[in-house]
Amino acid sequence: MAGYSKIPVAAIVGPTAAGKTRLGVELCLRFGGEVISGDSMQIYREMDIATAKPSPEETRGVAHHLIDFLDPGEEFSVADYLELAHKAALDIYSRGKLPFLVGGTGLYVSSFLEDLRFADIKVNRERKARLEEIAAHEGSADLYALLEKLDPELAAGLSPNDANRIIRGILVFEAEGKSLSDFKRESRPESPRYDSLLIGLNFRSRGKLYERIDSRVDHMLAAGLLDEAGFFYRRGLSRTSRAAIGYKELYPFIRGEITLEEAAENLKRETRRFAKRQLTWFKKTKNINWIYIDDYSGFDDITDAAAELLETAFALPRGRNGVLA
RNA sequence: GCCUCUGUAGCUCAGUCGGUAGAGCAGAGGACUGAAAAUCCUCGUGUCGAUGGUUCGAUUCCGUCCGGAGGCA
Repeated sequence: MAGYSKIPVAAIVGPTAAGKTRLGVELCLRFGGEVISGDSMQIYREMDIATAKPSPEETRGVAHHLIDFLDPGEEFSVADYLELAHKAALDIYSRGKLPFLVGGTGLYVSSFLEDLRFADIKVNRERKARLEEIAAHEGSADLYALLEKLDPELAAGLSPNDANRIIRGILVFEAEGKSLSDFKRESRPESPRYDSLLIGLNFRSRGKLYERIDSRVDHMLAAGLLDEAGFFYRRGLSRTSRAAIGYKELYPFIRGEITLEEAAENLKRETRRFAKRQLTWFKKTKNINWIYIDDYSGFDDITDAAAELLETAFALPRGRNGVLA
């Protein structure tokens, strides 16, 4: 562990279906690493097919943290994530292994690597429900006007229609007497505790990515996604888990409102749009070393390219496992 | 074979009483600090099927041809 003033972290990011999981496992095997998932949905138990949660065959014995541990009835947040993820990183590093942050939830990954410090803010739940009700029935214009008074800086950057963020801004101010804008400023540490190398997986051809997404959805369907959706349709999900792509798109079919073909097409479309949003996030993320999949002839070449980046970044000796030990 | 309808943006269609056109969806770009696989913002030029004709000017009117749909036989 000597030689590192900060904790080294290798991160693999990119849109859904780009192959992050597989690359992460391969690199962990090569360098003696363990995976910390940076995914807001794979945290949930039983939500296996829809989230493309890695199976035991796929993890190949590589330890995966922050996967498959929360009941789908529970809510979760970035703050929760950071607490657990930092703990996992420390644990992995203390055992002489390299933490690999692998995932497509931009907010989670970036917040982790930038080591954002989230203050302990407890908003009023009833007030929150009340504001949501107002937004749902009367729109968010009045709430926006209120936010302009409480936190003009935040309001200036928001659309009057962005009810979620408007409400959050109001609640934070009302709970703490301090604006969310101030909290945001203070959340940035002088010196993040990680020394990270970011690898971004993407396709040069958007069409290729979309083809991959489409066929992945077909595979999910073949693997029993419909049963999984039916299970959660009956059982229900939490506010956060029900945001997952994969079930809600199939519900109209379960209700008999549309055909399976239509539902599958909607699911593909939503997944493609999601991938695009992920790309937007990661495009502005600094210091990503992009690996374009269609520039390489195969997975082995991609792995080699990624491995080379790691060796250089962390001065790792080649071809030895458990190098940090 | 005859009759009717139809051919406009990737798709579904609207429209121009003749002055080269616009919606929805798809798609593209962007934002993002406790819901983030969520939430929100912005973006519409295309041989108006082809070809002749009328006209100062045709995607719009007329003829012919080629697609498509329906009806009668």
